[in-house]
Amino acid sequence: MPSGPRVPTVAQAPIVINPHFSTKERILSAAEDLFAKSGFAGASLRQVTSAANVNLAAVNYHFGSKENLINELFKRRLDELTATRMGALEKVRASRQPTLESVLEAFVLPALSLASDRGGGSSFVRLLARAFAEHDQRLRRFVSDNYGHVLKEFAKTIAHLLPHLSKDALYWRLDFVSGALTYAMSDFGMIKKPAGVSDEQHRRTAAEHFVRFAAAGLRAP
Amino acid sequence: MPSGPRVPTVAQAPIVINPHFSTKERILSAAEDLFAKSGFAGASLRQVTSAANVNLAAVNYHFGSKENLINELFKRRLDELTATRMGALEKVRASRQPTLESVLEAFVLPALSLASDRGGGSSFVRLLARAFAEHDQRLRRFVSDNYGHVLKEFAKTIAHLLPHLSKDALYWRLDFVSGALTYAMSDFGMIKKPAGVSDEQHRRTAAEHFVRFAAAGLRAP
DNA sequence: GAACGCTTCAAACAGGCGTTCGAATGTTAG
DNA sequence: CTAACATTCGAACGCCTGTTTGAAGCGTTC
Repeated sequence: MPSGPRVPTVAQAPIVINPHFSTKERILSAAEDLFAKSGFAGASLRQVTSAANVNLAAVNYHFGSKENLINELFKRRLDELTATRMGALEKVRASRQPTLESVLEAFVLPALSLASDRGGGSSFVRLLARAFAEHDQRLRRFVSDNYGHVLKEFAKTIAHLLPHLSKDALYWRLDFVSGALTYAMSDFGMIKKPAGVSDEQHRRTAAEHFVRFAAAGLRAP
Repeated sequence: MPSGPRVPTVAQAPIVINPHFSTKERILSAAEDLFAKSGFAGASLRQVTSAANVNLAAVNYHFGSKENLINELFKRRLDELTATRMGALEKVRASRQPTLESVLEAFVLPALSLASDRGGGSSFVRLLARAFAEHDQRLRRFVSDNYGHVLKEFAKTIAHLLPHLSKDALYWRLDFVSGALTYAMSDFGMIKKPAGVSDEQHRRTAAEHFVRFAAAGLRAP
């Protein structure tokens, strides 16, 4: 047998990229999909450019390198996610009665709405899960350098709402919470949604379950 | 600049493989480490065999292919993990008063002891997190086909202990629990352990925090 | 219409990939 | 000692990788 692809993959539905978008956007969309499916090392620029209906050299022309393409890809989505989350957190903080539940909701709802977005956001959520699983230090650094402050703000707010919890315990539990969210979201929109349920409905259900679980876990005696 | 590696990596401490072990075992150990660090597509057989101090062709001689090497790698650890978990679960079931906490402990302690094992188990735990993040269907199928029954047994036991919880809610919450565990463990032993704390102590602390969090989350109103 | 900047394109580059092969070496059994 | 087998080894196979290059296409501005 001749040498196959680097890592075994199964046949997948072809990606359809809107031809009205610019070359840059088409590349970003196709890359998001393919990296989510096969990993950063597993998907090649030839696969990406072919799916985007774009010349191979366009990636290096518009993004400089594969690594930079990956960074831009994260930047595009995380900037939006961060803004939405911070806005929601500010709203909760300004309200008369901030509850643990409302803070958790401010954190999870923007992510879930991204996950059920048909514009490709669902791929990105899986990509995010992958980025956490990968211990690629460059990517982790990029994410924590540029978006770590969001997590810190949420942690601060939660710490105020749980004054009896030790710093140590809070640290552990927040880690569990992010793990639960990341993991659940990475499957979100793929297998979990029952037939006959709208995206909006499904998102609300998921958020409710998550907030309930996470709040109880954080409040554990 | 000449073409670099497929995906950017940073310099890592070289892997030391015990020369007294057999070729097969040296390959498995090196592969576990490298796949955990760089992913299945990101680490090449040349890197693996070089780290294992073994000829390149040895992989195909002993394992047939890269894909089969990956499977054997999972088999080696999961067989052990499954046996320990099932034994612990049986013990809990046979006890007079099975509690939610004791069931969770039976699930998490074997995994944590694997994670803090110096024999390479800590790499494997990260590998497991990666396997879940990757949506590589072949690997997922392999894992769920061969080890899905363990999760089912735990789920059944937990369901009995939470009779008032709806099937739906239980399903969601168990997903959150596995996510929390997977992601917490993938960092376990890497960054979390403070200086001057023994592995055994650290493992107990982690297990306590996790069981408390997960039990409260599962019991949420 | 010529000159300019931006984008696209086909082709090639050097190098890494998984896999295969035949010879060399070790190891065991008769 | 020798035959049979198991393992190791170096070298090569064809393929795929990220990146570069120089020419071609294009719309805008003088």
